[in-house]
Amino acid sequence: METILIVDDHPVVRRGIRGILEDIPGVKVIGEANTAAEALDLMESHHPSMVSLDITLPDKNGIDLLRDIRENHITTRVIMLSMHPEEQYARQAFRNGAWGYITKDNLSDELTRAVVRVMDGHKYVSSRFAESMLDTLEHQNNDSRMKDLSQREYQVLLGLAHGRSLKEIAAEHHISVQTVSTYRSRILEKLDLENNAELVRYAVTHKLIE
Amino acid sequence: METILIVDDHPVVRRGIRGILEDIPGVKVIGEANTAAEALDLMESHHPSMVSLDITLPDKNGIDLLRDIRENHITTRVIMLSMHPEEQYARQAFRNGAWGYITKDNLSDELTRAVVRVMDGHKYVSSRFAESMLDTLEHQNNDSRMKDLSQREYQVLLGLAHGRSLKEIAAEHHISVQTVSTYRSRILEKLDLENNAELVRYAVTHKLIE
DNA sequence: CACTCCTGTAGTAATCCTACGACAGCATTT
DNA sequence: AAATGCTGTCGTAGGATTACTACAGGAGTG
Repeated sequence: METILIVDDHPVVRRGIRGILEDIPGVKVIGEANTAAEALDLMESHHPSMVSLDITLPDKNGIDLLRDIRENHITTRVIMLSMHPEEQYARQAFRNGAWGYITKDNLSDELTRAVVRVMDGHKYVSSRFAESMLDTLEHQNNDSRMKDLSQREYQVLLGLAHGRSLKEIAAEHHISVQTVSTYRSRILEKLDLENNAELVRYAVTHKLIE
Repeated sequence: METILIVDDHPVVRRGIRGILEDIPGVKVIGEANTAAEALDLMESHHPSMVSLDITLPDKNGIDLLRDIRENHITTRVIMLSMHPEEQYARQAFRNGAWGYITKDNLSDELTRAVVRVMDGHKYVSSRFAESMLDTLEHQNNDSRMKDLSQREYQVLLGLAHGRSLKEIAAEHHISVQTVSTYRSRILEKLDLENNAELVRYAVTHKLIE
Protein backbone atom coordinates (compact mmCIF):
# COMPACT_ATOMS: atom_id res chain seq x y z
CA MET A 1 0.00 0.00 0.00
CA GLU A 2 1.38 3.32 -1.10
CA THR A 3 0.73 6.11 1.40
CA ILE A 4 0.63 9.60 -0.04
CA LEU A 5 0.72 13.07 1.45
CA ILE A 6 -0.71 15.92 -0.60
CA VAL A 7 0.99 19.27 -0.22
CA ASP A 8 -0.69 22.19 -1.92
CA ASP A 9 -1.96 25.47 -0.62
CA HIS A 10 -5.12 25.48 -2.71
CA PRO A 11 -7.89 23.45 -1.18
CA VAL A 12 -9.62 22.94 -4.50
CA VAL A 13 -6.52 21.54 -6.01
CA ARG A 14 -6.03 19.28 -3.01
CA ARG A 15 -9.52 18.02 -3.42
CA GLY A 16 -8.98 17.35 -7.08
CA ILE A 17 -5.72 15.55 -6.44
CA ARG A 18 -7.18 13.48 -3.64
CA GLY A 19 -9.97 12.33 -5.93
CA ILE A 20 -7.54 11.31 -8.61
CA LEU A 21 -5.22 9.51 -6.25
CA GLU A 22 -7.94 7.63 -4.45
CA ASP A 23 -8.99 6.11 -7.72
CA ILE A 24 -5.64 4.37 -8.02
CA PRO A 25 -5.66 0.86 -6.51
CA GLY A 26 -3.07 0.38 -3.81
CA VAL A 27 -2.93 4.06 -2.97
CA LYS A 28 -4.02 5.71 0.24
CA VAL A 29 -3.96 9.45 0.88
CA ILE A 30 -2.82 9.85 4.44
CA GLY A 31 -3.08 13.58 4.74
CA GLU A 32 -3.10 17.03 3.23
CA ALA A 33 -0.84 19.93 4.09
CA ASN A 34 -1.11 23.44 2.84
CA THR A 35 2.18 24.75 4.13
CA ALA A 36 5.70 23.43 4.21
CA ALA A 37 5.69 23.42 7.98
CA GLU A 38 2.52 21.41 8.09
CA ALA A 39 3.93 19.04 5.51
CA LEU A 40 7.03 18.34 7.56
CA ASP A 41 4.91 17.74 10.64
CA LEU A 42 2.74 15.26 8.84
CA MET A 43 5.76 13.53 7.37
CA GLU A 44 7.16 13.12 10.84
CA SER A 45 4.02 11.53 12.17
CA HIS A 46 2.89 9.48 9.17
CA HIS A 47 5.99 8.68 7.12
CA PRO A 48 4.22 8.62 3.77
CA SER A 49 5.89 6.67 1.00
CA MET A 50 5.11 9.35 -1.54
CA VAL A 51 4.45 13.07 -1.58
CA SER A 52 2.55 15.10 -4.14
CA LEU A 53 4.20 18.47 -3.81
CA ASP A 54 3.25 21.79 -5.32
CA ILE A 55 6.16 24.05 -6.26
CA THR A 56 4.62 27.14 -4.79
CA LEU A 57 3.75 27.23 -1.14
CA PRO A 58 3.00 30.13 1.13
CA ASP A 59 5.81 29.70 3.60
CA LYS A 60 8.51 28.12 1.53
CA ASN A 61 9.61 27.39 -1.97
CA GLY A 62 8.60 23.90 -3.04
CA ILE A 63 12.12 23.07 -4.12
CA ASP A 64 13.41 23.98 -0.70
CA LEU A 65 10.85 21.73 0.91
CA LEU A 66 11.83 19.00 -1.50
CA ARG A 67 15.38 19.31 -0.25
CA ASP A 68 14.24 19.15 3.35
CA ILE A 69 12.24 16.06 2.63
CA ARG A 70 15.19 14.44 0.90
CA GLU A 71 17.32 15.10 3.93
CA ASN A 72 15.11 13.52 6.51
CA HIS A 73 13.06 11.03 4.59
CA ILE A 74 15.35 9.54 2.00
CA THR A 75 12.99 6.78 1.00
CA THR A 76 10.03 9.02 0.37
CA ARG A 77 9.49 9.66 -3.31
CA VAL A 78 8.34 13.09 -4.27
CA ILE A 79 6.33 14.06 -7.33
CA MET A 80 6.40 17.76 -8.03
CA LEU A 81 3.37 19.54 -9.39
CA SER A 82 3.63 22.86 -11.11
CA MET A 83 1.01 25.18 -12.47
CA HIS A 84 3.22 26.37 -15.24
CA PRO A 85 5.69 24.59 -17.47
CA GLU A 86 8.67 26.45 -16.16
CA GLU A 87 11.48 24.29 -17.25
CA GLN A 88 13.94 25.76 -14.90
CA TYR A 89 11.96 24.40 -12.00
CA ALA A 90 11.71 20.97 -13.49
CA ARG A 91 15.44 20.73 -13.81
CA GLN A 92 15.93 21.90 -10.29
CA ALA A 93 13.36 19.44 -9.08
CA PHE A 94 15.19 16.49 -10.58
CA ARG A 95 18.52 17.85 -9.52
CA ASN A 96 17.17 17.83 -5.99
CA GLY A 97 15.94 14.31 -6.09
CA ALA A 98 12.36 14.51 -7.26
CA TRP A 99 10.91 11.35 -8.81
CA GLY A 100 8.39 13.03 -11.00
CA TYR A 101 7.50 16.42 -12.37
CA ILE A 102 4.16 17.22 -13.92
CA THR A 103 2.24 20.34 -14.72
CA LYS A 104 -1.31 20.70 -13.56
CA ASP A 105 -2.47 21.29 -17.12
CA ASN A 106 -3.46 17.77 -17.75
CA LEU A 107 -3.04 16.52 -14.27
CA SER A 108 -5.86 14.03 -14.15
CA ASP A 109 -4.22 11.86 -16.73
CA GLU A 110 -0.68 12.50 -15.81
CA LEU A 111 -0.86 12.24 -12.08
CA THR A 112 -2.15 8.73 -12.27
CA ARG A 113 0.50 7.76 -14.77
CA ALA A 114 3.18 9.40 -12.69
CA VAL A 115 2.16 7.74 -9.46
CA VAL A 116 1.93 4.34 -11.08
CA ARG A 117 5.34 4.78 -12.68
CA VAL A 118 6.93 5.94 -9.48
CA MET A 119 5.28 3.11 -7.56
CA ASP A 120 7.11 0.80 -9.93
CA GLY A 121 10.36 2.50 -9.15
CA HIS A 122 10.66 4.60 -12.28
CA LYS A 123 11.08 8.30 -12.65
CA TYR A 124 8.38 10.22 -14.47
CA VAL A 125 8.51 13.27 -16.69
CA SER A 126 5.49 14.52 -18.53
CA SER A 127 5.80 14.09 -22.24
CA ARG A 128 5.08 17.75 -22.69
CA PHE A 129 8.02 18.63 -20.58
CA ALA A 130 10.21 16.08 -22.29
CA GLU A 131 9.52 17.83 -25.55
CA SER A 132 10.24 21.27 -24.29
CA MET A 133 13.42 19.92 -22.77
CA LEU A 134 14.46 18.66 -26.16
CA ASP A 135 13.53 21.98 -27.62
CA THR A 136 15.63 23.71 -25.10
CA LEU A 137 18.57 21.49 -25.72
CA GLU A 138 18.34 22.20 -29.42
CA HIS A 139 17.92 25.90 -29.06
CA GLN A 140 20.42 26.29 -26.35
CA ASN A 141 22.61 28.46 -28.49
CA ASN A 142 20.41 31.49 -28.09
CA ASP A 143 18.84 30.73 -24.77
CA SER A 144 21.64 29.17 -22.87
CA ARG A 145 22.18 32.30 -20.85
CA MET A 146 19.18 31.35 -18.78
CA LYS A 147 20.56 28.17 -17.43
CA ASP A 148 23.38 30.02 -15.83
CA LEU A 149 21.17 31.61 -13.25
CA SER A 150 21.26 30.01 -9.86
CA GLN A 151 18.07 28.93 -8.21
CA ARG A 152 17.86 32.03 -6.07
CA GLU A 153 18.59 34.26 -8.97
CA TYR A 154 15.86 32.66 -10.98
CA GLN A 155 13.38 33.11 -8.19
CA VAL A 156 14.27 36.77 -7.95
CA LEU A 157 14.05 37.18 -11.70
CA LEU A 158 10.52 35.85 -11.64
CA GLY A 159 9.58 37.99 -8.69
CA LEU A 160 10.85 41.18 -10.25
CA ALA A 161 9.28 40.37 -13.58
CA HIS A 162 5.98 39.95 -11.81
CA GLY A 163 6.39 43.39 -10.33
CA ARG A 164 7.07 42.40 -6.78
CA SER A 165 9.24 44.71 -4.72
CA LEU A 166 12.57 43.66 -3.28
CA LYS A 167 10.95 43.73 0.10
CA GLU A 168 8.20 41.37 -0.92
CA ILE A 169 10.62 39.00 -2.59
CA ALA A 170 12.85 39.07 0.45
CA ALA A 171 9.96 38.22 2.73
CA GLU A 172 8.79 35.49 0.43
CA HIS A 173 12.13 33.74 0.60
CA HIS A 174 13.05 34.73 4.12
CA ILE A 175 16.19 36.57 3.16
CA SER A 176 17.21 40.20 3.47
CA VAL A 177 16.36 42.89 0.98
CA GLN A 178 20.04 43.46 0.33
CA THR A 179 20.49 39.84 -0.58
CA VAL A 180 17.71 40.10 -3.09
CA SER A 181 19.31 43.22 -4.45
CA THR A 182 22.56 41.37 -4.87
CA TYR A 183 20.81 38.64 -6.83
CA ARG A 184 19.24 41.29 -8.97
CA SER A 185 22.66 42.72 -9.76
CA ARG A 186 23.95 39.31 -10.65
CA ILE A 187 20.97 38.66 -12.89
CA LEU A 188 21.52 41.91 -14.77
CA GLU A 189 25.17 41.07 -15.06
CA LYS A 190 24.62 37.52 -16.27
CA LEU A 191 21.86 38.30 -18.70
CA ASP A 192 23.53 41.44 -19.88
CA LEU A 193 20.62 43.66 -18.94
CA GLU A 194 20.71 47.26 -17.82
CA ASN A 195 17.68 47.77 -15.66
CA ASN A 196 14.39 46.36 -14.45
CA ALA A 197 12.52 47.35 -17.57
CA GLU A 198 14.84 45.23 -19.66
CA LEU A 199 14.53 42.48 -17.13
CA VAL A 200 10.76 42.47 -17.51
CA ARG A 201 11.06 42.49 -21.27
CA TYR A 202 13.48 39.61 -21.06
CA ALA A 203 11.02 37.66 -18.95
CA VAL A 204 8.21 38.38 -21.37
CA THR A 205 10.09 37.41 -24.48
CA HIS A 206 11.39 34.27 -22.83
CA LYS A 207 7.94 33.34 -21.68
CA LEU A 208 8.83 33.29 -18.02
CA ILE A 209 5.72 35.26 -17.22
CA GLU A 210 2.23 35.43 -18.69
CA MET B 1 -32.61 23.46 -10.17
CA GLU B 2 -29.55 25.56 -10.86
CA THR B 3 -27.56 24.33 -13.84
CA ILE B 4 -23.89 25.21 -13.82
CA LEU B 5 -21.15 25.15 -16.42
CA ILE B 6 -17.58 24.97 -15.20
CA VAL B 7 -15.02 26.76 -17.30
CA ASP B 8 -11.42 26.22 -16.33
CA ASP B 9 -8.46 24.97 -18.26
CA HIS B 10 -7.07 22.89 -15.43
CA PRO B 11 -8.74 19.51 -15.12
CA VAL B 12 -7.79 19.16 -11.47
CA VAL B 13 -9.40 22.40 -10.64
CA ARG B 14 -12.48 21.45 -12.60
CA ARG B 15 -12.68 18.26 -10.68
CA GLY B 16 -12.34 20.07 -7.38
CA ILE B 17 -14.97 22.60 -8.32
CA ARG B 18 -17.35 19.95 -9.55
CA GLY B 19 -17.06 18.13 -6.26
CA ILE B 20 -17.81 21.25 -4.31
CA LEU B 21 -20.73 22.25 -6.47
CA GLU B 22 -22.33 18.84 -6.49
CA ASP B 23 -22.50 18.97 -2.72
CA ILE B 24 -24.86 21.93 -2.92
CA PRO B 25 -28.51 20.89 -2.96
CA GLY B 26 -30.38 22.13 -6.00
CA VAL B 27 -27.28 22.41 -8.11
CA LYS B 28 -26.43 20.38 -11.16
CA VAL B 29 -23.19 20.64 -13.09
CA ILE B 30 -24.17 20.36 -16.72
CA GLY B 31 -20.76 20.48 -18.27
CA GLU B 32 -17.12 21.43 -18.21
CA ALA B 33 -15.26 23.51 -20.72
CA ASN B 34 -11.58 24.18 -20.83
CA THR B 35 -11.53 26.84 -23.47
CA ALA B 36 -13.65 29.87 -24.20
CA ALA B 37 -14.78 28.43 -27.50
CA GLU B 38 -15.89 25.25 -25.83
CA ALA B 39 -17.66 27.24 -23.17
CA LEU B 40 -19.66 29.21 -25.71
CA ASP B 41 -20.62 26.03 -27.51
CA LEU B 42 -21.85 24.43 -24.34
CA MET B 43 -23.74 27.56 -23.38
CA GLU B 44 -25.48 27.46 -26.72
CA SER B 45 -26.57 23.90 -26.31
CA HIS B 46 -27.30 23.75 -22.60
CA HIS B 47 -28.18 27.27 -21.47
CA PRO B 48 -26.83 26.92 -17.96
CA SER B 49 -28.21 29.28 -15.36
CA MET B 50 -24.80 29.85 -13.85
CA VAL B 51 -21.19 29.71 -14.96
CA SER B 52 -18.09 29.21 -12.85
CA LEU B 53 -15.47 30.98 -14.90
CA ASP B 54 -11.73 31.08 -14.47
CA ILE B 55 -10.09 34.39 -15.39
CA THR B 56 -7.28 32.75 -17.30
CA LEU B 57 -8.06 30.58 -20.25
CA PRO B 58 -5.86 29.35 -23.06
CA ASP B 59 -7.69 30.93 -25.95
CA LYS B 60 -9.18 34.03 -24.45
CA ASN B 61 -9.08 36.28 -21.46
CA GLY B 62 -11.74 35.34 -18.94
CA ILE B 63 -13.06 38.88 -18.83
CA ASP B 64 -13.57 38.87 -22.58
CA LEU B 65 -15.46 35.64 -22.35
CA LEU B 66 -17.53 37.13 -19.57
CA ARG B 67 -18.45 39.95 -21.89
CA ASP B 68 -19.40 37.53 -24.64
CA ILE B 69 -21.57 35.60 -22.25
CA ARG B 70 -23.29 38.76 -21.09
CA GLU B 71 -24.08 39.66 -24.65
CA ASN B 72 -25.77 36.46 -25.64
CA HIS B 73 -26.99 35.01 -22.37
CA ILE B 74 -28.13 37.91 -20.27
CA THR B 75 -29.83 35.80 -17.65
CA THR B 76 -26.86 33.60 -16.98
CA ARG B 77 -25.06 34.58 -13.83
CA VAL B 78 -21.30 34.30 -13.85
CA ILE B 79 -19.02 33.77 -10.90
CA MET B 80 -15.41 34.52 -11.67
CA LEU B 81 -12.64 32.48 -10.12
CA SER B 82 -9.12 33.76 -9.91
CA MET B 83 -5.97 32.09 -8.75
CA HIS B 84 -4.53 35.30 -7.46
CA PRO B 85 -6.07 38.22 -5.67
CA GLU B 86 -5.49 40.67 -8.43
CA GLU B 87 -7.94 43.35 -7.64
CA GLN B 88 -7.92 44.94 -11.01
CA TYR B 89 -9.48 41.81 -12.41
CA ALA B 90 -12.16 41.82 -9.79
CA ARG B 91 -13.06 45.35 -10.70
CA GLN B 92 -13.19 44.52 -14.34
CA ALA B 93 -15.24 41.46 -13.63
CA PHE B 94 -17.95 43.40 -11.87
CA ARG B 95 -17.79 46.19 -14.35
CA ASN B 96 -18.56 43.60 -16.98
CA GLY B 97 -21.50 42.12 -15.17
CA ALA B 98 -20.11 39.30 -13.08
CA TRP B 99 -22.20 38.18 -10.13
CA GLY B 100 -19.40 36.93 -7.99
CA TYR B 101 -15.65 37.03 -7.75
CA ILE B 102 -13.63 34.70 -5.59
CA THR B 103 -10.06 33.61 -5.39
CA LYS B 104 -9.18 29.97 -5.39
CA ASP B 105 -7.31 30.41 -2.15
CA ASN B 106 -10.12 29.36 0.02
CA LEU B 107 -12.38 28.22 -2.70
CA SER B 108 -14.02 25.31 -0.97
CA ASP B 109 -15.63 27.59 1.54
CA GLU B 110 -16.24 30.52 -0.67
CA LEU B 111 -17.53 28.85 -3.76
CA THR B 112 -20.40 27.30 -1.89
CA ARG B 113 -21.23 30.57 -0.22
CA ALA B 114 -21.01 32.41 -3.52
CA VAL B 115 -23.21 29.99 -5.40
CA VAL B 116 -25.82 30.00 -2.67
CA ARG B 117 -25.83 33.76 -2.53
CA VAL B 118 -26.07 34.13 -6.28
CA MET B 119 -28.81 31.50 -6.39
CA ASP B 120 -30.72 33.79 -4.09
CA GLY B 121 -30.20 36.69 -6.43
CA HIS B 122 -27.43 38.46 -4.56
CA LYS B 123 -24.01 39.43 -5.74
CA TYR B 124 -21.06 37.91 -3.96
CA VAL B 125 -17.68 39.36 -3.21
CA SER B 126 -15.22 37.75 -0.89
CA SER B 127 -14.80 39.91 2.15
CA ARG B 128 -11.22 40.28 1.24
CA PHE B 129 -12.22 42.41 -1.70
CA ALA B 130 -15.16 44.17 -0.24
CA GLU B 131 -13.12 47.07 0.95
CA SER B 132 -11.08 47.73 -2.12
CA MET B 133 -14.26 47.31 -4.13
CA LEU B 134 -16.00 50.05 -2.25
CA ASP B 135 -13.02 52.27 -2.73
CA THR B 136 -13.10 51.70 -6.41
CA LEU B 137 -16.80 52.16 -6.83
CA GLU B 138 -16.54 55.49 -5.16
CA HIS B 139 -13.87 56.52 -7.52
CA GLN B 140 -15.71 55.21 -10.46
CA ASN B 141 -19.00 56.91 -9.88
CA ASN B 142 -17.47 59.95 -11.36
CA ASP B 143 -15.51 58.34 -14.04
CA SER B 144 -15.53 54.78 -15.15
CA ARG B 145 -14.09 55.07 -18.60
CA MET B 146 -10.39 54.93 -19.19
CA LYS B 147 -9.26 58.20 -20.59
CA ASP B 148 -6.41 58.52 -22.97
CA LEU B 149 -2.99 59.46 -21.81
CA SER B 150 -1.89 63.03 -22.26
CA GLN B 151 1.17 63.88 -24.31
CA ARG B 152 3.39 64.14 -21.29
CA GLU B 153 2.08 60.98 -19.80
CA TYR B 154 2.68 59.14 -23.00
CA GLN B 155 6.23 60.38 -23.21
CA VAL B 156 6.88 59.24 -19.69
CA LEU B 157 5.27 55.88 -20.37
CA LEU B 158 7.64 55.35 -23.26
CA GLY B 159 10.62 56.49 -21.25
CA LEU B 160 9.88 54.18 -18.36
CA ALA B 161 9.13 51.26 -20.64
CA HIS B 162 12.52 51.78 -22.22
CA GLY B 163 14.10 51.58 -18.82
CA ARG B 164 15.06 55.19 -18.41
CA SER B 165 15.19 56.58 -14.89
CA LEU B 166 12.94 59.36 -13.70
CA LYS B 167 15.96 61.60 -13.64
CA GLU B 168 16.81 60.90 -17.26
CA ILE B 169 13.26 61.42 -18.37
CA ALA B 170 13.06 64.64 -16.41
CA ALA B 171 16.23 65.95 -18.01
CA GLU B 172 15.07 64.93 -21.44
CA HIS B 173 11.92 66.99 -21.11
CA HIS B 174 13.29 69.74 -18.91
CA ILE B 175 10.91 69.15 -16.06
CA SER B 176 11.49 68.09 -12.49
CA VAL B 177 11.81 64.52 -11.34
CA GLN B 178 8.74 64.91 -9.17
CA THR B 179 6.70 65.95 -12.13
CA VAL B 180 7.74 62.84 -13.98
CA SER B 181 6.82 60.85 -10.93
CA THR B 182 3.38 62.42 -10.92
CA TYR B 183 2.88 61.48 -14.54
CA ARG B 184 3.89 57.98 -13.72
CA SER B 185 1.28 57.82 -10.99
CA ARG B 186 -1.37 59.06 -13.35
CA ILE B 187 -0.36 56.52 -15.96
CA LEU B 188 -0.68 53.67 -13.49
CA GLU B 189 -4.03 55.01 -12.42
CA LYS B 190 -5.36 55.45 -15.90
CA LEU B 191 -4.16 52.16 -17.27
CA ASP B 192 -5.03 50.30 -14.11
CA LEU B 193 -1.52 49.10 -13.52
CA GLU B 194 0.17 48.41 -10.24
CA ASN B 195 3.85 48.95 -10.80
CA ASN B 196 6.60 49.49 -13.32
CA ALA B 197 6.82 45.84 -14.24
CA GLU B 198 3.20 45.89 -15.33
CA LEU B 199 3.83 49.12 -17.12
CA VAL B 200 6.59 47.53 -19.14
CA ARG B 201 4.42 44.54 -19.90
CA TYR B 202 1.66 46.88 -20.98
CA ALA B 203 4.04 48.65 -23.32
CA VAL B 204 5.24 45.37 -24.74
CA THR B 205 1.82 43.89 -25.33
CA HIS B 206 0.59 47.13 -26.84
CA LYS B 207 3.60 47.32 -29.06
CA LEU B 208 4.75 50.66 -27.77
CA ILE B 209 8.30 49.39 -27.58
CA GLU B 210 10.41 46.91 -29.49
C1' DC C 1 -21.09 82.19 -15.10
C1' DA C 2 -19.83 78.74 -11.71
C1' DC C 3 -18.24 74.16 -11.41
C1' DT C 4 -15.67 70.25 -12.35
C1' DC C 5 -12.18 67.67 -14.84
C1' DC C 6 -7.77 67.35 -16.98
C1' DT C 7 -3.12 68.72 -17.48
C1' DG C 8 1.31 70.53 -16.37
C1' DT C 9 4.08 71.46 -12.77
C1' DA C 10 6.64 70.77 -8.28
C1' DG C 11 7.85 70.28 -3.06
C1' DT C 12 8.26 67.21 1.12
C1' DA C 13 9.01 63.39 3.67
C1' DA C 14 9.09 58.72 3.90
C1' DT C 15 10.67 54.65 1.61
C1' DC C 16 12.97 52.01 -1.53
C1' DC C 17 16.69 50.59 -4.25
C1' DT C 18 21.22 50.17 -5.55
C1' DA C 19 26.30 50.09 -5.79
C1' DC C 20 29.92 48.27 -3.30
C1' DG C 21 32.23 45.79 -0.25
C1' DA C 22 32.58 41.57 2.59
C1' DC C 23 32.81 36.85 3.80
C1' DA C 24 32.11 31.88 4.17
C1' DG C 25 31.22 27.45 2.04
C1' DC C 26 31.44 24.64 -2.01
C1' DA C 27 33.08 22.99 -6.50
C1' DT C 28 36.28 22.98 -9.93
C1' DT C 29 40.83 23.60 -11.64
C1' DT C 30 45.55 23.67 -11.65
C1' DA D 1 46.79 21.32 -1.61
C1' DA D 2 46.22 26.07 -3.21
C1' DA D 3 43.86 29.00 -6.16
C1' DT D 4 39.78 30.43 -8.47
C1' DG D 5 35.02 31.01 -9.25
C1' DC D 6 30.25 30.62 -7.97
C1' DT D 7 26.65 30.97 -4.61
C1' DG D 8 24.18 32.56 -0.63
C1' DT D 9 24.13 35.97 2.54
C1' DC D 10 24.30 40.91 4.67
C1' DG D 11 25.46 45.85 6.04
C1' DT D 12 26.11 50.69 4.94
C1' DA D 13 25.18 54.91 2.87
C1' DG D 14 23.46 57.83 -0.36
C1' DG D 15 20.89 58.52 -4.44
C1' DA D 16 16.29 57.30 -6.55
C1' DT D 17 11.51 56.66 -6.24
C1' DT D 18 7.11 57.15 -4.38
C1' DA D 19 2.87 58.79 -2.18
C1' DC D 20 0.75 62.94 -1.00
C1' DT D 21 -0.44 67.34 -1.42
C1' DA D 22 -0.91 71.61 -3.92
C1' DC D 23 -1.96 74.94 -7.33
C1' DA D 24 -2.91 77.34 -11.72
C1' DG D 25 -4.74 77.59 -16.32
C1' DG D 26 -7.71 75.68 -19.83
C1' DA D 27 -11.77 72.90 -21.59
C1' DG D 28 -16.20 71.50 -21.23
C1' DT D 29 -20.81 71.63 -19.09
C1' DG D 30 -25.15 72.70 -16.76
